[in-house]
Amino acid sequence: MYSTESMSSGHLALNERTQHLLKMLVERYIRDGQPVGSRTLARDAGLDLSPATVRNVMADLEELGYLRSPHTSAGRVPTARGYRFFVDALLNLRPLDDQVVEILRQRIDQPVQNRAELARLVSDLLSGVTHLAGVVMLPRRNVVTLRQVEFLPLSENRVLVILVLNAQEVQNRIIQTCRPYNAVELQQAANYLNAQFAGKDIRQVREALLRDLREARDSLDRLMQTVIEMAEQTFETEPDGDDYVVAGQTHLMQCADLSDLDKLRQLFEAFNHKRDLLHLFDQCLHADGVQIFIGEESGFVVLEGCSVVTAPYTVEGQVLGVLGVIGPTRMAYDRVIPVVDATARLLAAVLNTPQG
Amino acid sequence: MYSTESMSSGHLALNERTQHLLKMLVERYIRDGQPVGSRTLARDAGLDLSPATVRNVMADLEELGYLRSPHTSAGRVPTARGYRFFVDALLNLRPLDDQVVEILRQRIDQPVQNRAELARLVSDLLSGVTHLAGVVMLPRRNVVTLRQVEFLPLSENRVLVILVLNAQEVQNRIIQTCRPYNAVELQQAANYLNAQFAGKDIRQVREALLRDLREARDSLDRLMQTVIEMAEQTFETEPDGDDYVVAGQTHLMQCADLSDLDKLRQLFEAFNHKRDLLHLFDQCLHADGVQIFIGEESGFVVLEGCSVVTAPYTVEGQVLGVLGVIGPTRMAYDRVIPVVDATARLLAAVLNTPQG
DNA sequence: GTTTAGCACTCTAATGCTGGGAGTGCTAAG
DNA sequence: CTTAGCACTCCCAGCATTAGAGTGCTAAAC
Repeated sequence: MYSTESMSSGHLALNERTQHLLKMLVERYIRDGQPVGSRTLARDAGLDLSPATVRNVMADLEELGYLRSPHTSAGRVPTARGYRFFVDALLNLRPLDDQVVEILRQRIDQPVQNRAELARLVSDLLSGVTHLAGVVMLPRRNVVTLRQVEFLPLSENRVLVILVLNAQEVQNRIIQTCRPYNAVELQQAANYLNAQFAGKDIRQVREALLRDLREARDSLDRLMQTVIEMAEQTFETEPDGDDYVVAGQTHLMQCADLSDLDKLRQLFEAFNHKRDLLHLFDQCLHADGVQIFIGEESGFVVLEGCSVVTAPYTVEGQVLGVLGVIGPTRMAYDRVIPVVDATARLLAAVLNTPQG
Repeated sequence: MYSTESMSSGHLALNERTQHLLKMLVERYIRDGQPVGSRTLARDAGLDLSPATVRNVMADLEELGYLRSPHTSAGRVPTARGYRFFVDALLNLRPLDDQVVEILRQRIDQPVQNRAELARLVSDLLSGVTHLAGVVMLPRRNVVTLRQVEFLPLSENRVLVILVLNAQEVQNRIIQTCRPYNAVELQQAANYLNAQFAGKDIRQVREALLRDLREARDSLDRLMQTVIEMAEQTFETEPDGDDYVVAGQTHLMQCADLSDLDKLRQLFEAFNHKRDLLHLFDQCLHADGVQIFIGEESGFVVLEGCSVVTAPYTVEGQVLGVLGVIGPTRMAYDRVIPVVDATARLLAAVLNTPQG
């Protein structure tokens, strides 16, 4: 099922009634977005308590840091800590309707040209279903297996390299060569590389080649010279690493909570300067199941007032990437969490089904 | 020099002084963003006129539709029509400093992997320099010249096609085949296609192939069969058409003019649902020089309150695409126009210099 | 000991009123 | 044609007022 990161400090024991009231309060606040007062809560809780009693409980909860008042006479709202407890201990998740899952599956399982397009598709989906910003981080490609390499002469000193990596990823790059190579030489070089290294990790390829180069610097025949020059440039720069795709940022503009224009701007800037967010998502790579960051728990100031719900997705048992949503702290966790979870599973399923 | 679209209706003759006052007013409003009153304008204009006189002139200009008052006693602001006249007849452009141009050139003339990356680079640049949203529309590829085609067998029934198009564009696509082909067959097919069609327009290729197919349906030898099946799938779908890249949308959040959250949201949505904007940019393709759309002149409701400044860029004399910026109507046209113009020229220059 | 009712208190948000400032339009004089 | 003067309009900021919501505390009830 879903596992949510529980804080290391643990939560103090709260008696049943207090927990129930806290739960009601958070749910209510998530629904309405208004601070919840003692009268309202007393009425809603279904516990047949007077507002005064509820007030006492709320005062305790405030003391403990789960709630706060925006000002003296304005009900209470959950703090980050309150949300955390809610998510960890109080939330009951409604698993998704099978029908809904089926719809998600169909929308994910569509033919795409490349992983970026798939990521776009899935983040659109997430954003559409949750009305939050959907994020899909593309696979960190720690393990890049070379399947095939080909060289095509383009002009005098330019060679097009085609790398087929992993399952079905294709990459092009154009390299400059010191001297012109003809098609036959290139073909031979490619043959050699494919024979030697297909199925190996790309870094191993690089290292192996460097070793060979050192060993046999002078005694190289013409073929090997070609191979080495090609290979050096081909594997020189890491294939440009991981990246992510965001969709539905505009949903964030609708959340009353985030309507401070300047904060919103910073948030959008953050989406563009990908680095920082990547770092956050990195942390989720090796957790399993849904993870939830509330407010600044992410250690990322711009996300004050936002929560991030993520889940990693796996291919052949290996965690490949992370997807999730970003929205106001006051989001409908009971819906969002199952959606993120299901989407991750479905994406994994699609990626695990070799098509073709 | 720069040419700006002049309205078909033409502008009524305004005497020199009136024009000068209008110019001053627009410039002032662009600077401060505050409605300009008669006193201020009288002081600024350097014409030694009393506020009362200025008032009369302003009243005339309002009558003619160049100005309007937000409310009874609050100075005047330019209308779309006012901006139009300003841009067409009053604006004196400061050509860019050579140094600035040099900086732009350096930032544009960088090695990139593909046209999308180049577009991103340039739109970032535009957005950075103007503090507006930069837009670069990628080439409409009416003329796609096939330079080279290669086939790589991937698995049983899947073949990777590499198309080298135009100058140095590379495209991959993976096709499903009816029966397995081995490397030799594919090589032969590629050789045939390259020999026959390299340098031809991709549509011609398609047509020629279809003709051949019809002519010789039965008498096909094995090579031709391979060629035909490959080619059919390869050239089946048009390479996915044009597209564009936007950068620096967040700048729009800073313009006080566009701070209505909901309007801003719609604008951002528009950036995502590319269709509409594409249509707008299409119109600019065949104009030469800088074009300016003010407010709803674009025929695009979401752009109310926004202006769009564009310029096409050409390669080998052929218009390939359009770039520009989108920002509040109240933008510094005298700076923005030269920047857009220069950027288009520089981009063209880069694209015209075959590197390698 | 827990729960409750009552009450005084606080704070917000909405409302209405006020005066000052900025700017206009009009008119009549220069 | 230009200008000074003046009445007028409108916005805005500040202030007081009010109603409403919610709190904390205390003392009584269970």
